Amino acid sequence: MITNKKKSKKERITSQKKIILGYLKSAKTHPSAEIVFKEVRKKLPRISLGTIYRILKNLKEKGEILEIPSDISRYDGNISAHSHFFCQSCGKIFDVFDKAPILKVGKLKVGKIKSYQVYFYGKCKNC
Amino acid sequence: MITNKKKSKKERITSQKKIILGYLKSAKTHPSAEIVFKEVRKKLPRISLGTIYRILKNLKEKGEILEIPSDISRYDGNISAHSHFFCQSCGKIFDVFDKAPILKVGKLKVGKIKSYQVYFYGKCKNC
DNA sequence: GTGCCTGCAAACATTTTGCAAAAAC
DNA sequence: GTTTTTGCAAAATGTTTGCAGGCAC
Repeated sequence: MITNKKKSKKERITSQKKIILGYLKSAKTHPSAEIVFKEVRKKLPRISLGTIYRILKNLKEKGEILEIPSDISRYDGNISAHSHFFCQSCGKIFDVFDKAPILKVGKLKVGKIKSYQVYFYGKCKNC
Repeated sequence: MITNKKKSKKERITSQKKIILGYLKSAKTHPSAEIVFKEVRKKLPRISLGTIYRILKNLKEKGEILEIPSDISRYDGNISAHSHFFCQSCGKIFDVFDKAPILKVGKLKVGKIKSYQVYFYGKCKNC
């Protein structure tokens, strides 16, 4: 007899997770994994880049942070409704709260929408 | 005296460029560089992956194709106004012509918008 | 013929993974 | 004590690049 005993593995709260999430929530920039590594290492000097990647992936899957895909992924601890502006001159990413289209999240012909993202591209004020 | 003699290098039309662009214009999927390589190699057996990447970058910069960033970049030969739906179950990308928000492209507080993209995430009809 | 473009292979950057030791519970 | 997580290093992946020969013009 095969019992479908699901070994529900319990997730643990570690200082690494707390500090990475805390850093992302406070960061106003949209740091890459490498930047998160450099910053978090100030508090946890022995942390490794592999751990950074593992925790970022974990937080993303739980929906606590956002991944902004690009040639180098960047991360956003602000999960409230807003969009992003990429400056094509300096490469910086800015938050956009105005003009963020609030779309009715629902059904499309192709499937059911769970979330969406809007990205703007252009030239920022400083460039 | 420094003369700003700009050596305007003239771009050449090669069979590689024509065939890659032709393939992307006809493709209904959103192929990765690897897929483009496999498909284009049917017509040009000696083409290399490096050339694929170089030409994709070139076409993107000229605005003839679109790059859809992700862990693996994918390319779209259709540059008319539409958005994309990512199925989080099967990984497929679908074109979305309905519900694509037509935003007034103009100025934001942070800078001037040149273009924008909308990405939907969810579960497709088949999954 | 000149100069841009390609094929090839090596280099590069980012991200993932296997494993033993450490930490959380 | 058990099980998850970490640090470390090595591997895997996707993409870029240098160079000599080839091709477009």
